[in-house]
Amino acid sequence: MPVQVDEEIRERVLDVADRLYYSRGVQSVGMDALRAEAGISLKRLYQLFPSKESLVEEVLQRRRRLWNGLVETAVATGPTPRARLLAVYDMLARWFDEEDFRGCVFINTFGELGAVAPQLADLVREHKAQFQARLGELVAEAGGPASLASQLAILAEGAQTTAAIAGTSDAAVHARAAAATLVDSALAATTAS
Amino acid sequence: MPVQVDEEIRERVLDVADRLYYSRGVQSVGMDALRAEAGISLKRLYQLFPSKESLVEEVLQRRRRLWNGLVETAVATGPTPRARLLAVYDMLARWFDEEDFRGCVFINTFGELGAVAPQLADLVREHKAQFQARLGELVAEAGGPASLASQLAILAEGAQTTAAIAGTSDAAVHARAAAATLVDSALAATTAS
DNA sequence: AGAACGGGAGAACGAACGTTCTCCGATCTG
DNA sequence: CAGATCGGAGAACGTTCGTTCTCCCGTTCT
Repeated sequence: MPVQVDEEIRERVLDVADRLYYSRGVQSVGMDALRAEAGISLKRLYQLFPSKESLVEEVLQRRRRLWNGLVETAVATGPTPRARLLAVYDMLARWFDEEDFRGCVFINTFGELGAVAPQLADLVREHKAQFQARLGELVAEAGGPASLASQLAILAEGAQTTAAIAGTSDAAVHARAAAATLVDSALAATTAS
Repeated sequence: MPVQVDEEIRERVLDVADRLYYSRGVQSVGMDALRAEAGISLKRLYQLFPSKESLVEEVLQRRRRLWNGLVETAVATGPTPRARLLAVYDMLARWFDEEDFRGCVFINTFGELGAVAPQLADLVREHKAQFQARLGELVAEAGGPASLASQLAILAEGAQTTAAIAGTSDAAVHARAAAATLVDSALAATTAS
């Protein structure tokens, strides 16, 4: 079996795992359900991923790269620092509108396994810290204070959770409006001083 | 066995269940661990709660009453509508500082079981809707627009999640500051018009 | 005192899960 | 063609879990 094919199958398994874990939760999806949906044998599944935990970790790593890509794509569209910051919330709005949106994978996984699987909890922590650091860069470009980045991160976090639970995408609009208010308020304060 | 004693034991079981579920997640805590920690027999446990799911639901209902009490206590301390709104975030700060803080029970449970147990998901939805409605009342008292309540709810939500993942209580401070900015900005806009 | 009852301790049961093993047919190599 | 290798299908294993059942002892009521 050539390496090329192995990689394709790996990706398909990761696709399936991501979809099932996201829609039903990690603990509700057994390795056998995964095997059935991916159309491979258990033997092959375990030779591609040594354990369920490693599979979950790779799924999260993939989601992390996806999220970073979405953020950078959104940010790249903004002509000004302010627009780049707000573009993040436009990206959230588009994401929330996807029909299979069920909240942030990282938050869900943290709630489900954070207390039991420390390395997954660390991964979630790293991801959130990285996002907040990116917001910090954008805020710095805009000339705002570091506390603004924390506030904007809280808004993004809250929007995801609220959208997931309420089942509507209104949260993104409200978060975007709040973000605009906070950014303008902070920038007015710094330029005035 | 008198009813009085039954009630006491029920409360003790609910205390234990709340603590264990909150610290380790619902699915990681078996009925036998609960029985051991509560010091009762399995027979009695099942005669007090017909199933694990009903026990989880009662734990969440209790948490909901606790949360509502905390909110009302905090709100009652504020002399002005603005202070009453911001008092909610002070309450959050005190809560985050508790050493066993592990985020919002409702969010955690939603992430863990929301996709599998619809009635628990509904309970979480109701709880969050009720909180947002309460914020709406307070915002109305302050003379602010309905959208402000949504923004403040997102901030509170985000603060809880961020505090849980980051492991610090800074989020409450940032959320409070952001809330103050949003409230002042909204009230300035309405009084000016 | 003797019988009926109730609760405690924990075994038992059926299901589900993660993981490994067995069997077997297909494919490649000499 | 003979033999070795690989992977597919799924049985098997050991564990855990939710739930129920059994056995036994102490209490209570007549």
